[in-house]
Amino acid sequence: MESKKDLRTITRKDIAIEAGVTETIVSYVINGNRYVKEEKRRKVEEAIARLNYRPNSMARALKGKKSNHILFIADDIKGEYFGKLISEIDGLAYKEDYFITLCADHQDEDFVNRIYSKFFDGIVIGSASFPLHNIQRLIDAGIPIVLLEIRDYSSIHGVYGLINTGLYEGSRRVVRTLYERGRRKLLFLDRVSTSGNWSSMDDWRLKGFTDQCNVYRLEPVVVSGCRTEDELSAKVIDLLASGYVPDGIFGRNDPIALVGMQACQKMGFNVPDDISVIGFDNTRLCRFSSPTLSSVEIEQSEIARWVMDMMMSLIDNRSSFEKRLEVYLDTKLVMRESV
Amino acid sequence: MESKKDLRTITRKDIAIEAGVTETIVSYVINGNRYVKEEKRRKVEEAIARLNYRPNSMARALKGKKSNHILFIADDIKGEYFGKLISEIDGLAYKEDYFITLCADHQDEDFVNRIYSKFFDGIVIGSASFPLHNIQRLIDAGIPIVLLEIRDYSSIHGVYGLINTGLYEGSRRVVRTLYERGRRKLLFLDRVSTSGNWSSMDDWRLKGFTDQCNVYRLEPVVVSGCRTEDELSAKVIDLLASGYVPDGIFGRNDPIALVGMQACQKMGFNVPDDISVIGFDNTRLCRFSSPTLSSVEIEQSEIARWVMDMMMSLIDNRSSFEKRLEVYLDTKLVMRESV
DNA sequence: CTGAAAGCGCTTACAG
DNA sequence: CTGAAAGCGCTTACAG
Repeated sequence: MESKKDLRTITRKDIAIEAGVTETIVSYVINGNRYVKEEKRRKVEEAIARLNYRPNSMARALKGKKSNHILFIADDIKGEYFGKLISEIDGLAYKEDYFITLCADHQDEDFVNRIYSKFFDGIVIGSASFPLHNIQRLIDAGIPIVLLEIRDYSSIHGVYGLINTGLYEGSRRVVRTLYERGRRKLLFLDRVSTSGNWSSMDDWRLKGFTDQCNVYRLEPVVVSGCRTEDELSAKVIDLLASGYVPDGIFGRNDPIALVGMQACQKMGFNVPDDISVIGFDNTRLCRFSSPTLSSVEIEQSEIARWVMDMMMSLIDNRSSFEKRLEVYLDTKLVMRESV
Repeated sequence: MESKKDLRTITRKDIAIEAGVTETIVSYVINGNRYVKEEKRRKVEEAIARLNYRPNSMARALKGKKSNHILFIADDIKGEYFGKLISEIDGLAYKEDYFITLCADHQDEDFVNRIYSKFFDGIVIGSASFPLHNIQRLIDAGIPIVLLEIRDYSSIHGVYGLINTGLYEGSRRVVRTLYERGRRKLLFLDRVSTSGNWSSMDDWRLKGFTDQCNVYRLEPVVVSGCRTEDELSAKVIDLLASGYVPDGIFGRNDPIALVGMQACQKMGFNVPDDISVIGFDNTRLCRFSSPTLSSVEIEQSEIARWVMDMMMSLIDNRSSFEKRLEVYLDTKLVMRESV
């Protein structure tokens, strides 16, 4: 229990003294990049264990080593979707000795500058609203970047990781499914946002929906631009009252879909008899609503695995890659009572 | 656009050259801790703006300055509750130029060692399962710590921040409310956990529930030890089938409460006529279930505000405090159809 | 008012 | 096989 003294102050020198060797030796033992006589190595390892020593990661990073920190930029930390994903990534990162720093997608220009402080070995961007030119800037600066393809990133060039989470195909499948059930008047409910951050056509969900509707020559309606769920609900009710009654609703995420569903129910329509409803993300909400909600499920743990996989590759061998790394993942449509 | 070159390589020296002054001057301008002649100061500031310079935070931290990183340890990153909280904290932290690193509560002893690497200016512990002796170790090591009082921390001594989130009082109020509605046979549903991480009596929700039941001389039942929601559901159904029918159910969190509610409904009981159900956290689930779920709401943004408040105080003036900082927050019982 | 210099805790090229 | 020394990008006590 002599480790009772401030552990933060134990340094290379302490270990060197404790083990009776040079600091150099300690370094090489820790980094394992030079042969060290067996006995010395043992002494050093014992000293490290005895003093509970951990190298100061800031100092290591200063010397060009990794900081072992990865930044994850999200635009909706609150959502259950990101919670799960972060949780999975955290688990994998921990095994690789990495920490995940989480950050909302702040819109001011200074944000990118702050990221440059050499603190992060890599950055995962899981935000639909992070400006493209800033992403390009980070990539050009040589920082390992992994993008979750929430929107169209085809204009980004250079070496980076791209994870296509299947949003586009998943959204098309929703339309196909509704169509096969005889649904022809489809309604898309966009997310609500107090900061005016609504979907445009480079959003994969909206694009997938629209494209597949076009294939069937349907004329879908899109409700967007709402700031709150209450506003969205009111808009849907207005729509129904005005005589436009969809027979299929696709919500950009589960809560949105449920807001739509409840609005329909309030207006006296039956789900699914009159109107089918499908959500996105397959959160726990789906199990507890009535009727239970069908929803598109994204493979969280697959995504997490690929995020760390690509990130590690990029951090370790970025220069050896000539173009971006890509992976295409699948989604699954989980059917419940609402269709 | 000369900033097109790798921004990460711009350093004090570059600024000094660009501005035609010494590195020392640059440093003092940046830190604002020495008078610098107006003209030089201006030149330095211009150079910084022109080159888009950001001090290397690792180097600063090495010299004893802050790292501007705070670690948040949570035991349930997935939950909507933490998502909201983290999101609020992130917003406040960003304004103070801080990053929040998020980490699950890993149980191995090495975890604490990793935290020691001098990387974090402070640590927020929002986990019910982080070992007490490790918390004490971190506090003794002089690291600013803020605890979210999810369980009893009265044995922890030294200087730290303690945020009582009102779980205990909130849980008692649930019991009072149920009692006032004539409910006498109360059932507490504990969280599910695959890692055997169930509540004991130092968990404030369970303790609040139990204590208040004792006040009324009720004999409550507690269902705990389930690994999955399905297992919990089965257990409740067994209980009902065996003849024990509660008239009030308190779920440790909303999904748990809903699992209980659905089990009751499946067995033919009416909520709220036969059985009242109350959850905890007031997540979105409450609005979408039927009947809608009453739930205890914790003041997320108040907590976030206090977390950052205390953390900043501790980081800046830890030594000036003689004992722990404390704050008691209130909860609110949001009544809906389920009671 | 200001600069040269030491040093934070590391890593590793260089010279034995 | 191993050590002394330079240097990563900073900060600030010290000496003008």
